Amino acid sequence: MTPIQPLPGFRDFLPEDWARQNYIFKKWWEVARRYGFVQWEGPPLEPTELYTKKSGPEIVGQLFNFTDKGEREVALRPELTPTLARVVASHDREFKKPLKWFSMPHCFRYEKQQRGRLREHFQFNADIIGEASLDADVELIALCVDLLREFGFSANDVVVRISDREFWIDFLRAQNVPEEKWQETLQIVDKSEREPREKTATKLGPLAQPVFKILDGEGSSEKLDRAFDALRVRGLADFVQIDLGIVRGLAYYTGIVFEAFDRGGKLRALAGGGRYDNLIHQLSDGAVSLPAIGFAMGDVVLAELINEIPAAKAKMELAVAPQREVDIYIVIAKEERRADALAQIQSLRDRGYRVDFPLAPAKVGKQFQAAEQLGARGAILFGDEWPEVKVKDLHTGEQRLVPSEIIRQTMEEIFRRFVP
RNA sequence: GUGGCCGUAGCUCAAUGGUAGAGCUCCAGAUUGUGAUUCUGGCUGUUGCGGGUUCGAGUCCCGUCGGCCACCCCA
Repeated sequence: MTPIQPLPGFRDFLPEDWARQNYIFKKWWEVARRYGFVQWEGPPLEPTELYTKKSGPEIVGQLFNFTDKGEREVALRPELTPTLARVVASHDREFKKPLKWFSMPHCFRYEKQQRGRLREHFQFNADIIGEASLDADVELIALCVDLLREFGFSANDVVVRISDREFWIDFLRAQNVPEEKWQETLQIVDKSEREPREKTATKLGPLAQPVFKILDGEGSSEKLDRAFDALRVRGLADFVQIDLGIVRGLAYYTGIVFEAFDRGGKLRALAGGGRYDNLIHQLSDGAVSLPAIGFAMGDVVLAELINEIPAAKAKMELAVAPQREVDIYIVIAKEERRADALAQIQSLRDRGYRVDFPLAPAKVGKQFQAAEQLGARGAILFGDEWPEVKVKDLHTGEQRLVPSEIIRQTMEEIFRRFVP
């Protein structure tokens, strides 16, 4: 019989894996809070219509969707933005603007998996709603850069490339491109970086030469220059670069768009986002109109890059190690002392120590081995010495006999000595 | 969704078509109650699954499932 495996593209997180995942969550949370963002959450399952309304029926092919027992067409969320637009539209009056909200949703898509792209992933999502000024764009891009810095990436490791949809719309208009061809043309531009020029030129036809001029750096955008200056003022210029070749695939972007990449260019985008001033209006059937800008950073590519950049990896491992350690291991040398040991275990745990002990009788040697393996700083041995116990400092190997009443004070001494 | 490559123990990998192995991990021991190293012993496989060719298949062929890569798409 073949054992049941996880579904393709879905992950099991063993304790070590989840400790690393927690590290990512914690960094996301800390940096977002540093920027004054507040956390929110929405349902992982939504009406399929929420997504088709925005992107058309073609999107269903990429959705993890099904019909529920109430005959509702539903889909696991592929992204958070439509949910955000819905939530914001229906609670429009309850909050002062601008909103600075972030979330760490579990997202899903029904696509063949590859490196850096599974059927399930977590992503960090941050949005500023109700502020149309460029300062909001800059604030959000700065947040993106600082997230990357917080993970231990330098300007030599990552870059955030910034572009502007508005620039391209102006261009298309000036070239008399009919509006129904805009999206198609933008997608060709988006892809141009990953295919030969000749192929792109064929697709673009008469537009090829003017587009190539822009991609080769001859286009200029006063808006992007201002954004870049504002990021330079913040000291983040090394991490960002204006690049009109970025347009992003999604149709709903209306202004600044940006994507973060590894400098080596080996991986998929680490993060991406942009301004979507019309989406809330559109999804709320015109009930609410709010300018907005947001971006998302996925955990899968991020984790791959962390593993490739030694400084980032070392930082993660250092943070992850304590997640599996305990402070004190209780050695029960004589089973008749188990009840006394448990009373002390409870007392130490109440005090906030991480304490573990053998659930079943075991040889003393095994117990010390377990203490070592769990990274305990101290061990307390309960045995024939009762009502005294042996307190051992597992770093120095030094041990002494102390009355059971003063175990806590003794542990505090040991910990004071080793926690600077 | 299309195409190419791959699939052997928990992990990393061996095995000219001729009896499926090693290292690591894990478990148990090495005289009474102390962490490392070492030593000894032990467990684990319908070779992803199902067919076919053959005296004989881990090996060759077909299918299927899973993984990797490219395409498609990109939230």
